[in-house]
Amino acid sequence: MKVTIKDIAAVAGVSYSTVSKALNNSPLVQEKTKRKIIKLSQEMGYKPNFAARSLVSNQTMVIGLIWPTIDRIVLSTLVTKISNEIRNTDYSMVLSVDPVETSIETFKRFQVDGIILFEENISNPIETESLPILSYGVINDARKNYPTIDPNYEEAMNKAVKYLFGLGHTKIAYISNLSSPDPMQIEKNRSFRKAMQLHGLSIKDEYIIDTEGFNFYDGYTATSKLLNLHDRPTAIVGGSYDLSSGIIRAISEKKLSIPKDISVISYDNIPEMENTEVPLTCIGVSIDQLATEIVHSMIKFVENNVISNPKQFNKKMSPVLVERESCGTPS
Amino acid sequence: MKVTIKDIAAVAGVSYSTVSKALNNSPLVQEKTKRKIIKLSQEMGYKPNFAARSLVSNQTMVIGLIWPTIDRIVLSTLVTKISNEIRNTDYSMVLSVDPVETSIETFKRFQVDGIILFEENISNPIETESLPILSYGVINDARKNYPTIDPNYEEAMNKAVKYLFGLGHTKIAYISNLSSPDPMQIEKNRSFRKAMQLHGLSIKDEYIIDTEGFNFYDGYTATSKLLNLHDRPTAIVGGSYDLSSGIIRAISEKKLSIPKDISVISYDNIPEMENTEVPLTCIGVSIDQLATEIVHSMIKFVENNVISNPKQFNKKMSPVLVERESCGTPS
DNA sequence: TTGTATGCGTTATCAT
DNA sequence: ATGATAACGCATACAA
Repeated sequence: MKVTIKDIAAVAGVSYSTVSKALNNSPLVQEKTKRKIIKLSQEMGYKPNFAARSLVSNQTMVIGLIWPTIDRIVLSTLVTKISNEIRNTDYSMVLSVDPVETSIETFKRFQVDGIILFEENISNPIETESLPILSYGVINDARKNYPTIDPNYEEAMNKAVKYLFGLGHTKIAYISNLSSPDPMQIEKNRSFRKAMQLHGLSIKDEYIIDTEGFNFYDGYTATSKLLNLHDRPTAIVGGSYDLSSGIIRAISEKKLSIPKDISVISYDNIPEMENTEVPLTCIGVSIDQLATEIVHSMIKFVENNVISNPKQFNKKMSPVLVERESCGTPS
Repeated sequence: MKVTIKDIAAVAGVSYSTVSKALNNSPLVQEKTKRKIIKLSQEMGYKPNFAARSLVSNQTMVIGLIWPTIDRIVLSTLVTKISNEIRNTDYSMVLSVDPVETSIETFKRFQVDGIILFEENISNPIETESLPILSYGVINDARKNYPTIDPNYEEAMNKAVKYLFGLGHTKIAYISNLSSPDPMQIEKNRSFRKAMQLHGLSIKDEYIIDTEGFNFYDGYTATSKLLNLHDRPTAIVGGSYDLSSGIIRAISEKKLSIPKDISVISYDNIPEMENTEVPLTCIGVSIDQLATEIVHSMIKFVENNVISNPKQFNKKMSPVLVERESCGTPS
């Protein structure tokens, strides 16, 4: 049978309310008794009853993460980081891979204290109804009444183009998933064009390539197509880590060298960028920072139980450019 | 404020125990009152309190799935299927991407009713300690004291080789991740060799290629290497769906045709096999069946609350061969 | 068929 | 500093 605080109380010869206080490290109980009780509880293998605790405290100390599209590498990295980050707090994280609406239902039944939501693959804003929801996405939709953490694609693409331009590049190509209905992808693509304009650079249609997906091979095919052009670009901006190995592979198969013949910079700032065939210069909010911000904003939001004005938790992040070995001056 | 059964009782003019019974569809309450109460509860937006319910019933109706390596496509498909399957039951599923030990801790605190575990990437058997654990893996380790659902690699590989042999192939190659420490991969690879021996076929060392990973490109590289051989095989057995697009791609780049020049059969029986460049003949337990079996065994195990003799839930599945267009007689 | 009373394990509010 | 007790929301044995 499970051991409860009453069992401990019986053995310790105190009342169970004292045990409760001791276990919660209340100052209202003597150090001596406290230590005795704690020691006893360990010996007896006491595990607090989650249901009972949340019944009385009205919170579960669990935050739910909804992840309906478990296929992109970058996202799985983010999920892992978030999971680790939450493990460092008093909260636990739990994942649902069901569709957003279903997941929210489940999480409500579960009475999680808050929900983290990726805006990838979700087009309509969600109805929150009293449960703290925080999204990772783009701050733009006035209809949303929940806060969002925004990786700031505009600044990222701007920095990328500025960097390339500074090195002397003007013939800059962009390889990304342009056919995705995903609001985050759309914003990313839009931001590239805007950055080019800002630098007074013309955008050749043939330099904008749609990968139509996020697999290695999508990046490979797109890049091969690009390199078959008579007038090749001198630099490529890649839209995602998921595409980058394919991009690099296509270049090296054409016997071109990075960065001597062609420079490559990729969106997504994750450590794995170091480990591609050529260590990639990349741009984006560091994934660790992203994870940290997401979970701490979430927790602040949850604990600031006043749910009025959720937008105060909106946050635009600062992308950084990590220089490695894939960019140089055009030849 | 939240609405409870007491609120409903007050409005309905009955006692709250009647409401409880009605909501649980007890036969001890009149159809008429039942309907009235149910209708009322919907109108009032009643949501049962999960904590209270599980406090009294001693069960959460939640089963936890541990998935520490969120990167392989096939597995994400399986996870999704399992999630869907559980959605059809009274249970909910919740995922953890933490390391196995940590996940079990979390799930225990959570008091999930059962845990599903993938044996990918786990080498030592887990200590179960009173909580129903079901694994997806290989039935072989006597130290395990929890049941496992086994995809039966031996029969799968045997059927694959038999099929190819029946078509007239004798020069059969095998492309898979041979360097993985994963017990499931090891068993799969062992099974191929055994199947070859069983059919009296010799195994040329050059025909066994290690992909050293599960990415598209791993399959591509391995196959390219294979096709550079003077004495090419007439058939290839691929070890995983994750590898198969790479295999196909490498073949078509050599201007070889499937199945005219070379036959390909791949392990993993998922519908996506239909959608590769050449629809792939494949072998394996259908992923739907797998998911169904896993969740129903899990639930049976959970509800059969006697935890003695867990091995009774061990189950070896029956892999099937799905003929599509990638295999033919050797030219 | 319906209502009353009790208990699940915990925290929190009172007394002592 | 410690103990008694109510309360959380629900299910259920028992009483009516």
